[in-house]
Amino acid sequence: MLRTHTCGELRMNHVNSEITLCGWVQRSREMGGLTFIDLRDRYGITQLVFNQDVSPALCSEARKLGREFVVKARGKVAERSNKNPKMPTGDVEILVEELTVLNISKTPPFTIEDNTDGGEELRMKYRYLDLRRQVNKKNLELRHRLSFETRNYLDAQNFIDIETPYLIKSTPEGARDFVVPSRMNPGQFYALPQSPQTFKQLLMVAGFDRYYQIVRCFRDEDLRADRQPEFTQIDCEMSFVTQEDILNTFEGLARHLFRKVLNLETGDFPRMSYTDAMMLYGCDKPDIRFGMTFSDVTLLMKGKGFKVADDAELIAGIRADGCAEYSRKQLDELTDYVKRPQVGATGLLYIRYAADGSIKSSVDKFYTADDLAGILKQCGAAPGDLVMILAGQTEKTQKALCELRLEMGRRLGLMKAGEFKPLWVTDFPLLEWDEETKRFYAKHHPFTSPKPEDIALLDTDPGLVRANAYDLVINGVEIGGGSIRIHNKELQHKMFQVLGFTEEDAQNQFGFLMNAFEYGAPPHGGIAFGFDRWSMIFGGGDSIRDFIAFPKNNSGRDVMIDSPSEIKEEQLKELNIRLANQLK
RNA sequence: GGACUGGUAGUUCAGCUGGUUAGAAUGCCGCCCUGUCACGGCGGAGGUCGCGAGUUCGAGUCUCGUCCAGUCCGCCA
Repeated sequence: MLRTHTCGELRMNHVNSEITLCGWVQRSREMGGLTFIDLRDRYGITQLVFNQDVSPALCSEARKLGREFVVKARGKVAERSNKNPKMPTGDVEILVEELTVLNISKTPPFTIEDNTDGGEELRMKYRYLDLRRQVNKKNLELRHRLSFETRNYLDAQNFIDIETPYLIKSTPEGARDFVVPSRMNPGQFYALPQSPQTFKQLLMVAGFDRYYQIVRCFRDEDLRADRQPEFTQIDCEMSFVTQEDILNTFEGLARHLFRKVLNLETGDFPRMSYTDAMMLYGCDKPDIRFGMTFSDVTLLMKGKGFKVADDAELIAGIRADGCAEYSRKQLDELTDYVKRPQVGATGLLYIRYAADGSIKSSVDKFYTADDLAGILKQCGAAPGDLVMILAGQTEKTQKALCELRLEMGRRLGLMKAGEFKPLWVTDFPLLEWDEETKRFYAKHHPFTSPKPEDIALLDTDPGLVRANAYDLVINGVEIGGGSIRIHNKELQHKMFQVLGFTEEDAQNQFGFLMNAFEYGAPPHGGIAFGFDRWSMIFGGGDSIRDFIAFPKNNSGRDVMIDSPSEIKEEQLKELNIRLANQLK
């Protein structure tokens, strides 16, 4: 090693030791005859001192160092006369006796500091410089801890890590596939896996009754702050289990991670049915760090001659405690908020229940004092509270009220950083009706088993069938989800039938799985967690990009290596591909 | 596919109802400074106002188009 210590470890007990450090020049401060240099590596920062009186030659060498020069310094650890309590190494400094420049550096385009002056785009272009910043290093270290502890826990539970292929087969269900041309099979393509779903089920058939993998998945869909085209899952599957076994095993994983990585003890995770989540929070991934649940006031508001209410399928409200004194301006802001196209409400009704007991609403024209009192009671309002109500089509109203609730949560500071409220959401519907194509789609995936008591409904009312499917939600973020799978060939056939697959389609796309199921498939089920999201939640971030070493931007581009990019004509030819714009 | 926000010095931003030589901070360079640690002081360099049209006597500023970035909706079994 070129060094004897790191820049983060020297303390008072090292005073007088001869040491050698290597690192990057964070910053230098020149005081005339004295030069201070902050030397940084992965572990911290240590101050080097050069004294004009002691060694003029060394001092003038030190003055030539620029930011981010890579330097080796040999010298003696000394107690500082002026200590810096803000730094872990702030009690000591290095009296440098020998200085070697290991490499020079151009001035970086932004400052390598926690509060950098660099914008997102620039930092992504120079990601290797961005990653020198403490905040990013911390995030990647956290990610490493999570991955390490996940493996620890699962290994202790007898899970084994088995790799599955990346070059697989494209299927039309679900997300859009990334596709890879096959040179050896002209005109044919592999697809990159959206998840190892079918392979892990085949591993169950093979008898590996506890499998896991921390694995890359690929989906060619539009991106978000919490979505990347390639992302990492903790993918797990178990045989001979009930839903209860899976929830317990992976609640155990979550608790283990909370304990080992964040040093937090979390009690039993609450559970909520999908139906309740929709009724109380208007979405399937509620943030339960705060209440403000929905109250259904449909029956109380209909039939009083107020057209908006009379035409509505659902009228529901939320109660903001102590907000009765919200100004007209604040209420207008909230109205504008819910009317944004992304939220989609047509308007916002409110009832102020003033501290003195008086009631004032935006719909006084249509409702008597008794009517309003009834609504307030339904919402559990006390004097001083504000009730906000949305009306309309059920799904739209739920979604908009859900957004409004979250907005109020933000405004009132109810989503506290550092507080974690995990939740299991269970009993998801098996199928989802699509208006456009006039058919059912699997809400989770086509191998999800229906609840046994609902199987009869597959023939009569498929939309009502509930699945043995579950999601883990933390603070309103969907961290993972899974299901008990179908292991019975007939039921799987039935499922494909309901999904509108012909026998041929099913055979063509999933024949390998159906065939496997004919050779003694064990009952099995599993779950997959979004590892990037989990890192983000634990790290208190709001973008998974900050927890991925080399992420892609909003349009799926890597601005550092500038990909995707065009390929040479010869490459295309070799792959038997002609571009559409060459056909013109 | 759609909505919104932004693009001005290396960087982060300001720049009003269109009007003289486009500013600040920071970074960079030079000089001074022996206990700094966001050191300090003095001086200096640094601009295709994303790009292209248009309106106008005159455009960083207004209009249209376009590109890029970000947030969101659709999408993401």
